[in-house]
This record gives sequence, structure tokens and C-alpha cells, in this order.
Amino acid sequence: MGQAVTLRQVAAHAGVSRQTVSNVLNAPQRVDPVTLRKVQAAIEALGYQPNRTARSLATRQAGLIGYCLARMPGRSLFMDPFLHTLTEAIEETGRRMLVFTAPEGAQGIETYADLIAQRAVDAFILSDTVDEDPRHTWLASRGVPFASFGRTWPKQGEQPGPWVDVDGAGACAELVRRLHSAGHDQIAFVGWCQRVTMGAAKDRQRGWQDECARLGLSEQAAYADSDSMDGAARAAATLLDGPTPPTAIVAASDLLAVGVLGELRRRKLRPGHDVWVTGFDDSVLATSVEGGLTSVRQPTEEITSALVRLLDAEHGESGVLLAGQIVCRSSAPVDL
Amino acid sequence: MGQAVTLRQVAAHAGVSRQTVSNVLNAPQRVDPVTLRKVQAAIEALGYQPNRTARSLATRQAGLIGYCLARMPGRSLFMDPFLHTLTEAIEETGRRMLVFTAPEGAQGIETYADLIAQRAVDAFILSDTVDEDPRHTWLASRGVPFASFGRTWPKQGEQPGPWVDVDGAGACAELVRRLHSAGHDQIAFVGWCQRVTMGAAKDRQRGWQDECARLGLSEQAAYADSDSMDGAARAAATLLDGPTPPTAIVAASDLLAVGVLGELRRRKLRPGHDVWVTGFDDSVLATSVEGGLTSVRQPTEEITSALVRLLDAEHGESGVLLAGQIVCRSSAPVDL
DNA sequence: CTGAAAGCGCTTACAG
DNA sequence: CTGAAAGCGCTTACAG
Repeated sequence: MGQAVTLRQVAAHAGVSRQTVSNVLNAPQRVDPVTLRKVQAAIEALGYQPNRTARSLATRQAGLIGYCLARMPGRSLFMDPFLHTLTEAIEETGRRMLVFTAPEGAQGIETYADLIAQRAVDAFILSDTVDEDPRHTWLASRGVPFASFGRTWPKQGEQPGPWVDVDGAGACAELVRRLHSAGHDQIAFVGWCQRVTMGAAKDRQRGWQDECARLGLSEQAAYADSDSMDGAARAAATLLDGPTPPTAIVAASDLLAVGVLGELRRRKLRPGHDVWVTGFDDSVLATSVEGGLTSVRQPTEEITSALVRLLDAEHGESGVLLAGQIVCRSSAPVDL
Repeated sequence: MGQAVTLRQVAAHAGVSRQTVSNVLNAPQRVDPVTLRKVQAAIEALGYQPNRTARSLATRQAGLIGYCLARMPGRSLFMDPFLHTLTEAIEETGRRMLVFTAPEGAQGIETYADLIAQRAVDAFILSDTVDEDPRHTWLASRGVPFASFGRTWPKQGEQPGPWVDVDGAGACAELVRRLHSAGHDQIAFVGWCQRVTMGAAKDRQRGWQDECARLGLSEQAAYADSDSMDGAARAAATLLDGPTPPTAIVAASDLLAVGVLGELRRRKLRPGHDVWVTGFDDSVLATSVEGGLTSVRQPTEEITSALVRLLDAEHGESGVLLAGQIVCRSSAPVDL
């Protein structure tokens, strides 16, 4: 891999001390312009890049942000692009992303603790947040910097630390309002199986439910027995076979919505005509199905930039709630 | 975040020198059992964990493997779980994963170069390999350790470095054989749009094509104009509207296959009866569609463990070709 | 088996 | 503005 150029060699090449080279790198404003150019020329000539490890040891900053990869195949379509965007946002601040795996739940805390104890990361970005997530309270109690995508919905008290979230409840309520305006009064919900403790799951359902209640509509919900299209199709079948079949179905994710669409097709019901269907995430699936799936876009760029901002904020902002954007397609033409 | 315990404190606590503590950590066999226990007790009592940065500086090993995140939304369903499994495999060797983003193509090389120059990573895992991938040749020429998921298909010469791949050609050929045995003689292919330079794309198509040629079958292929279900549906429509409509369609991915299924349904053609359809990846989509999609499972665990093995191999093994496993479901009951 | 010494490649006050 | 000194927290030959 070749021998790396060190700061010492740059100093020798430029005929200055090592500290001056360091200053050129870290505090160029306080070095004489002539010296500056001379050193920069040496850096250029030798192709010098500072050794990050040595810098980290001296500054006591790993320059790395930890992010735990969850195992949720059904969320891949959203999480994979999210991770890409998040990584870019972190890189823009001159740091890098360390990804790791951990056991689910409270056991996983140990992995976070180790990473901090070893000084392998400076802070964490949390996602796949669950209700009363133990990670948040633990990290907050130790003073470990972090920012969470997703709220923890504590039974009492406030969110334990900085968070960014998309207003799933608000978006689903808006969908209900628009569907109602379009003449629907049987607006059902298809959600994840009850094992899913993801905070966003309940949030989305609550938005649908509260708005139905406010409008005096019936509240029928069914749950996919697995996080799959097929599970959603069965849930939709249950609803459609009921005494008051829905004319619109709000699904908690695109994958579930596509499952619902499949069930409609099987019954020769036309999406966007006989039954309107909406999804969530605006993933590749939403543009993939025939005519397109009306969905809620999560503003990934805004989410990730807010996360990075909160990571560095000194007790300023503590929570950022972003609106989901309803993207209309033919499965539910609610833009009319 | 609290002050970290250092090796120095452990030494003081145990009443030994710092080097002895270091030996307990890195070469326990050559320290007296009594001393060993004494030091271990001190480590335990203080909850000591070595500072990774300091260790890295001393050993000249970052302990980090670099992995570039590609932006390919259509591949999320496969890549997201793959990354999780890969990360676990890396962690089992005591190292961690650093993920990063880079421009596509030759421009991206600079990012790899920087990472190495800064000693931020020790090696790379490459994926999303394209034909004649410039990364491989560059890394190999610099002696940077890496292992590639996917071959680069050089026009001449050998693979530039250690690789692991799934035999896409072999799996597709096997699909054709089985479809032919089941009585099909119009076996078409639906592939990605031609912009996709992913090596695996051509590999899969070649397997289908060569086997069709060998069996004396016609070779009709159509391409999704975008990496989406909808694009695949249009490709399938072209084939089905042709003079000799296929009775079986081999698709290059699950997403494309699901698009094909949609087109069949639109035409009231029954998958697995009127037209047989196969996918690739055995992703969540394959089990998600009604009746299930016959697909080719990529052995993720074997792939990642081979990658990690090759990373550390001293010019031993240089290539690992793994078979894809055909998973039969009702869209193409080729197990009969 | 154990410890004093040097060093990994930087940065950070602090003199000059 | 520039440089000599100390230090970040480890590991690695090398004496003893």
C-alpha cells in the first residue's frame, strides 16, 4: 500500500517546523501568507493527507458517527436510500459513518456502550425507534451525544434527547380529510402486525383514527399478519368481506399498499375507482405499480440534515417535526 | 460522557507496569497466571476497554473496512439485508464497517484513495461491481487489500483481485432447463435497461441465452426502460404482443418479475399456468406476491463470509463462485 | 516473566 | 508569526 507521507516530511520539504504545518491545516488564518503558500506547495507536491488516527488520538475525537443497522427486510426500500443520504450528510461535516449491528432491545445497549468506551465513535444516529426505546434514555443518562430519527413516545415526561420525525399522524389525517372530501365515508386502515413496535406504526394509525373520529366516520382497521404484501392482501380481504366494505384504504406502508392493490385486482376492483388506496414512504414501489400508488413522501434530505444539525446543537433545538408530503397518483387521486 | 479509564489506571490499580497490562490484552499466554488474574481483575473492576484510536495508531491498523454505498433504489431489497449480514461478518473478525459514498465511475476512485491515504480504513469490500470496474484495477495496482462481491468481466486478463460471485448465468441456465423440461419452448428474458452496467445483469442474461441456444429455443429478450415494475410490465407487454408470445419469462430481478406478473394479471393470464415467471434475489417481494414468485436465492451468508476470508487471505484463494439456489413457488412450479 | 524506553503521527497550549 | 515541548493512549522490540 506504499508508505504514507507524514506531516514531518512535509515540514522538512517546506523547511518549517511540524507545528507550522499543523497550523496550516487547522488554523491557516494565523500563519504568514508566504509561509502558508510554501507549506501548501509542499503538501501538494508530496500528496500529503493527515493520518486520521493520529489526529483522532490528539483531538480525542474519533470523527466517526455510529449507526446501528436494524434487520427489518420490509423496511429496506426506505432504509437503504435513507442510509445513503444520511451518510452523505455526515460526510459533509467532515466526519464518517461507522455502521454496526446489535441485538434488539435492551441487550443491544451493551454494543453502544462498548463503542463509546473504546472511543470508536463520538456520537450516534438512532433510527428504527421503538416505543420507550431503551437506547435513548441510556445514552441521554450517560451524556453521549445522539440524534434520533423517530420519537420514543414516552408514557411520561419528554423525549429523552434530540429527535427528528415525520408527522405520520398528520399525513394520515390529511389523507383521510382528502378522501372524505372526495366523497369517501368508509375509510379503512391496513397496518403492520402487532409485533411491530416501531413508534411510527402507531403514529400513522392514530392520525387516521383521530381524523375518522373527528369526521364521524367508522373506524375499521385490519393488520397484516406478516410484514408482506401477502399479509396485507389478507387484511384487505377481511375488510372487503365485512358488512361495510371500505371504499378507501389507507395503508401504513407502500409494501402493504401494494398487497392491498393485489387483493383489489383479484376481485376485479379498480384502484382509484372502486376502492382508493394510499401507501407510505413513496418508495420505488409507489412508482412501480400500474398507474402509480398515492403515497406519503418522507423528506429524507431534510430529515438527515436536521439529524446532523441536532448532533452538534448545544441544547438548542431539541425536536424537529417534518411534514410528510402527499404524492398523488392514480390509486387515489386525492389532489382533485 | 465521563472520563475513560486508561491502561495506565489499570496498571496502577493492579500494581504492574503498563506493558504488562498490554500483554494481558494482546499476548496473555506469556504472562504469569497469577499476574494475569490480578490484571484481569483490575480490568474488570475498572470496566476498562482499550482506546481503539490509540491502539490503531500504534499498530498502524485502522481496524475499519470501507464499503461504498451505491445509489440503486431498485437494488435496496437485496442490498440492505446484504449490508447487515456483511457488517456482522466483519464484526466477527474484530473489525468494524465504515460506509461512505462516492461519485460513480472513475471519479469515485479519489474517495477510495483519500480513505487509504488518511489511513481511515485498512481495506475495502466492493460491491455493485460493473464491467471493467476501475476501482478493482486501481486498488490492485496500489496493493490496497480488497475483496469484491461481483466479477469485473475484464475483456482480457484475469479478475484484478479476490472476488466472490453468485453464478447468475448458471442459475438462469438451470431455470431455462427446468422450464424446458416442463414443456416450455418460448422462454423469454426481461432484463434491466441497457444503462445498467452491473456485471451481474449481463451474466444472468448470458446464462438464459446460452441455454436457449443449446436447446435450440428462440431467444426473445426485452428490457425495462427503467428499473421498476412498470418498466418491466411494458417490456413484458412487448413480448406478449409479439408474433410468438412467450409461455415463460425469466426476469433479471424480483422487482422486474413482479412487474411482469402485473402485466399478466392485466391480461388475465395466470402466472404458473398460462405464463410461468421467475425472478432473482428471493427478496421480500418473492414471498409477498400471491402464490409466491419462483426466484433465485443468493446465499448471502456464504457470500459475506467468503468476502471476509478473502480479505485476509495471503494470495491463496482468489475467486469464489457460489451457486444460486432456485426457490420454487407457484409463479413457475419448476420443481416438478 | 516483567518493566524502562521509544515510538505511532498528530495537536495544543505556551514561549519566544 | 513560528518553534520547542509535552502529550493523546496505546504497542513493540528489547533488556533485565
